Amino acid sequence: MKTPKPTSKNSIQELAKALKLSPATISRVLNNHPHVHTTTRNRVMAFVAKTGYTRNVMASGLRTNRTNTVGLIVPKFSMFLHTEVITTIQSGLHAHGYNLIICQSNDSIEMEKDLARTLYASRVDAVIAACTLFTNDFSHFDILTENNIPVLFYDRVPVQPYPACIVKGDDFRGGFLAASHLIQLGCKRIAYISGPLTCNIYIDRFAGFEKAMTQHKIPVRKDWVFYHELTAENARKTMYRLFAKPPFPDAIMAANDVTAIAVLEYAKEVGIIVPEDLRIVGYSNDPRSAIITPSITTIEQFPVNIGKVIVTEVLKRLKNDSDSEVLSPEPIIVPVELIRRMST
Amino acid sequence: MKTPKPTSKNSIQELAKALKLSPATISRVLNNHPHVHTTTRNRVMAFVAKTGYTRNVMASGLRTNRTNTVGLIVPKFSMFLHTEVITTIQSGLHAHGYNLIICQSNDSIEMEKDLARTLYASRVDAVIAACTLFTNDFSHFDILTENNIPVLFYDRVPVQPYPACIVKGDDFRGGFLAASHLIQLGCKRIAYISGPLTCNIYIDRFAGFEKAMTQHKIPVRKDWVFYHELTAENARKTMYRLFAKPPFPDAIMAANDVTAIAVLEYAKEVGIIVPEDLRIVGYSNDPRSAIITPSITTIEQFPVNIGKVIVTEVLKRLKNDSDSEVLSPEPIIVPVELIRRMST
DNA sequence: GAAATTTCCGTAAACGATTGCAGTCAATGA
DNA sequence: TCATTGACTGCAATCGTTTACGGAAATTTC
Repeated sequence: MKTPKPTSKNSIQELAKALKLSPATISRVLNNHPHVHTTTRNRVMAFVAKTGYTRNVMASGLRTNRTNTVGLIVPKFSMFLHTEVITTIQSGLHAHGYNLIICQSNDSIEMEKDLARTLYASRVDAVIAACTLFTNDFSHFDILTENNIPVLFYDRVPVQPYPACIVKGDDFRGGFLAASHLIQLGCKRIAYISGPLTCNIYIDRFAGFEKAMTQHKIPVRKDWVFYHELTAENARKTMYRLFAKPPFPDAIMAANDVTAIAVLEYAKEVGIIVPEDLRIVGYSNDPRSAIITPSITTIEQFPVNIGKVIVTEVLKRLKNDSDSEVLSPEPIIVPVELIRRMST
Repeated sequence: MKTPKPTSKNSIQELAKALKLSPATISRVLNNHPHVHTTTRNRVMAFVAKTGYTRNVMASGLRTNRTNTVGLIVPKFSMFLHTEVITTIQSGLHAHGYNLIICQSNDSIEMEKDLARTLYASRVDAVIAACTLFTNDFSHFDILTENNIPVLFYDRVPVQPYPACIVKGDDFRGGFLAASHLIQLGCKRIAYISGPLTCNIYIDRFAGFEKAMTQHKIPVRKDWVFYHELTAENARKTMYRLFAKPPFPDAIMAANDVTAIAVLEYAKEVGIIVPEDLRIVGYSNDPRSAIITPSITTIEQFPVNIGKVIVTEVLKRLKNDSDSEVLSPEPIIVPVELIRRMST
């Protein structure tokens, strides 16, 4: 082990020595404190600009207990919703001087626990998280909330009450819109492919679907509802089972565009005509859903809006030290819209 | 301004007091130093596990001058290549105990400069960057290299020599493969849509294209080569000009799948049959290129491989304090492959 | 049995920025 | 002329962890 290198060439004390001032004054200039003479302020500013001095975030963070850094945990970057949300959050926070540490849990609970600890160790000022498909116990976030680090969940959020801000798309309405759309087109035999019901988004989307069905007095066939991870392979297996023997469904509603795309490709392969024989609705407005032929009707979640809401909420919580101010414990619901395309 | 809260409940001194030991001993246990009695070690470990103590990264970073954090700058998360590379890097580094701060420059040089400074302020242990389309001056990374923070570039990299590790796909070969493929199919009138030539990847891809053309003694028509940002709108404009009056090209090579997709959609709209009337080749193997009808022939860059190479290179540079070891200054080239699809 | 090791642990000084407190100096008022 | 005020600046402690150094105890060696 080596000793840390001698006083770095660009510390506040170096500047102080060169300018024949005390470190305290330099610090005050850097932090825009009042009661610094304009002359010295300018002198310092000029010198800082010349030497390219940059504040050591660790030292100041240690002292002030703030890092100007926000942690973000998502299941997978590559999911379209998240790439959009992340982009929005990152630029939004950057505009306010905050950095973003982005981590991916890869849908593993162990990894998610690990990341929560690591982010706490880094003493980030806040944490934003979209959870694993299977996270139903959220106690690994306790270490953050207990230490007054605000936590915000979005998309995949706790179902039970949890002391954190929650932002989500209107999944219930999304499910409802999609199902209503199919029903209005005359579909009577609608199959539903859902993700695992451990996850709030799939619960809500399915509930919306059911609502629309019962509203129109169409029974939901148990054997036409599937719950599994929404991968392309699983979707193909489901399609195989669905079309093994009649009666065949006249529409398929998928809780996910990846699934909807796989469904469509399977249909094209086996000669089922979309939308004449089978109508398909997806969820998320993945860019691929617009490009495939026929293009797929889907639910737009407006990830940019979700990101914006998160930014304003997280900034609120970062600004006020006084936790006195009332921060709505109610989930914030971001509206969704149906985008009609050729698959219906 | 408030004073920082009194000694945090979970500091090394708290543990020391509770266990009637000195902070030094606790620290030694935590860092696996030798010369700690097994009994005390176990006692400490047990207590740490029980209380859930987590090392304050800022304090230890301040002392040791290491943060176990790597910074990453990309132009846009949403670009397929980058989402894949980032994913690989993040999980690779996490396995070795490193965090990743991911930033996006949004193809703005100002933002990129800003980010380089911020990452230096955070005293990250290394920086990985894919530059802006327009970055040709790389001096804003000097603050990092001058302070012995290793810098690695990938994809969009400096053309001039720069004291940093460089990892890139084999763009020259990619361009060459794509062009050769078209030529072998009998195409004689090949148009080329390139990104701006400020960027190494477009220079190299075009050079590969030219090489193949001259090798087969096919002249490159100046008015059939276009340089502009590779957006869908620009591609449509170019297509409009290309097909305004004969002679028409019999193939289009796009330096980018976004462009290839836009080209294909335009062709479908105006009734040009692909591949009979016009063959199309793209670059990157964007997931959309496989899904569109007809699917588009493209160049696979193996982003996962690029990510893996970056991880091993960055780890090399993080491990050895002695900069004596020879680290190849030569760019590392990751092979590419042509994927043939229906558009040719 | 004394000396020389070795093993273990505590002391204290860093790392660099921040900030309450106190001191200096000039300007002002009585 | 002296006290008072206020603007400006410096002193020094602090944040939590690491680590060189030295001391004490236990062990080995001759």
